[in-house]
Amino acid sequence: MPVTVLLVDDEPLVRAGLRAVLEAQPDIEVVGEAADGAAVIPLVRQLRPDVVAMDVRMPLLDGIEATRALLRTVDAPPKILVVTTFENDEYVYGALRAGADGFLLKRARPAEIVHAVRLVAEGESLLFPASVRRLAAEYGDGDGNRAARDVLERARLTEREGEVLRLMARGLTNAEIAARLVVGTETVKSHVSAVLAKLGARDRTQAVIAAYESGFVAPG
Amino acid sequence: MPVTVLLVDDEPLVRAGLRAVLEAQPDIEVVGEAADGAAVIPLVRQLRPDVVAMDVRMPLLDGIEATRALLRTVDAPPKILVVTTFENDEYVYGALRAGADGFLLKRARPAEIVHAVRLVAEGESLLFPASVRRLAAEYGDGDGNRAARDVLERARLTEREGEVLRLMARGLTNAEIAARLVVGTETVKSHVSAVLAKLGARDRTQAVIAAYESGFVAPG
DNA sequence: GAACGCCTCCCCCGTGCGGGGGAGGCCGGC
DNA sequence: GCCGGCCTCCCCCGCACGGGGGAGGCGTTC
Repeated sequence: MPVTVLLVDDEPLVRAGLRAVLEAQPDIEVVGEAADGAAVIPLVRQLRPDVVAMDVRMPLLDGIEATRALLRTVDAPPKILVVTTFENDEYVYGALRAGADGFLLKRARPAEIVHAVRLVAEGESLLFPASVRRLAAEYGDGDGNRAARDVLERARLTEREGEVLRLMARGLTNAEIAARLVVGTETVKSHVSAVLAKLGARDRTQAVIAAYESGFVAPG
Repeated sequence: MPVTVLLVDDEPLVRAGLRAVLEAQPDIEVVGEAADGAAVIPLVRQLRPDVVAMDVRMPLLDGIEATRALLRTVDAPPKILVVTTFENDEYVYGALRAGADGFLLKRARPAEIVHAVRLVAEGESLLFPASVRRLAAEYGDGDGNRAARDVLERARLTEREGEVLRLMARGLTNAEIAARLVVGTETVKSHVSAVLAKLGARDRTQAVIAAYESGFVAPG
């Protein structure tokens, strides 16, 4: 049985594009479309898609609210793949934290789009922007610091937040980080919360994973 | 001011070797020696070393108990560097969890020994065996699965524990791992605890770090 | 001067996490 | 047969963590 997908985007062109890309796959079926977040819940109840490809910025009800509403009101909710134009759209992080399962750039190549849909359908999650994830590869053998700095900038981490993330990625607790930076634990908590929000991470473990995956910290 | 070190090992030969290696450094000073764990606490009170290089297997009081006792009874305790002959000595994990700051193989090269002492003195921690950390590099471009399997074997992770660690390294919570593996959360907790113990990790974050550092999971 | 971003610290609160125990079922080896 | 390893599940418990707020100081920018 194919993976069923509901497309939610206010631009018909985008819906058509996604439909064309996804329908080209024998194992993926687009079962419906919606032009705004408000229409999503009844459609999901009716069509019971496996995956909802959801734009973030939409009239009436945006992708964040729609995601939250879906997860709150629907039994066995579909997987939610957040679609956006801009990497590091702050709204994306909001949606991920609202419970979305994955992240997809509109400019992604068709193969990536298909891959993303299959992944979230299987229950895997695309925790954070693929763009960030691949930054290390882009600068690959070049300047490592450049890559790290870039990840930091694109994620809009402040210098302090970057320090904190680095220490988190060394396995330190908030109290230990506080001692190391000679500040209060409440301060560290603030920074940690900011890091989690900006990386779309749910907890420090996911943040550390993001740090490794993005090349912000490197093994060895 | 130099880093001061207290050597604790029941074999005079090992103590002599460590002393020779460390004294060769201008910034490291060996301030004392002990032949068993029972002698450590009074010596530490008297000498107040920065670092205690502590054997694990010793008569009277082993390294684990000595570490525990030190941290419990001494104010501003020294950093503790656990020294052992065998990688994956179960005792080592016990010592690390008792609060030791680092891990050192007796067969390590002099430069590595010096490096380890300096690191723990600075407050950094060597979370898990360097041997494990470098396994990925050893098999580097070769068989990735081989490396992962090997890490798994050397850490003596069972198959199930390996599965759990992999899911931890994807950022899943215990409940999510339980759902994925179709078992109870209590079961997952058991596996997680086993993984933490075997990796010498304090929490899941450190375990995930270990997974990345060892090459058990790879970025990208 | 006002506005903004950043760093700092504070409160309350729920809960996921991890420690420390134990225990039963299953299977393979001795 | 018995034993040991592994997987499974259970209890209690304390605490670090993270969410949700707010707030003051400080430097830069406009």
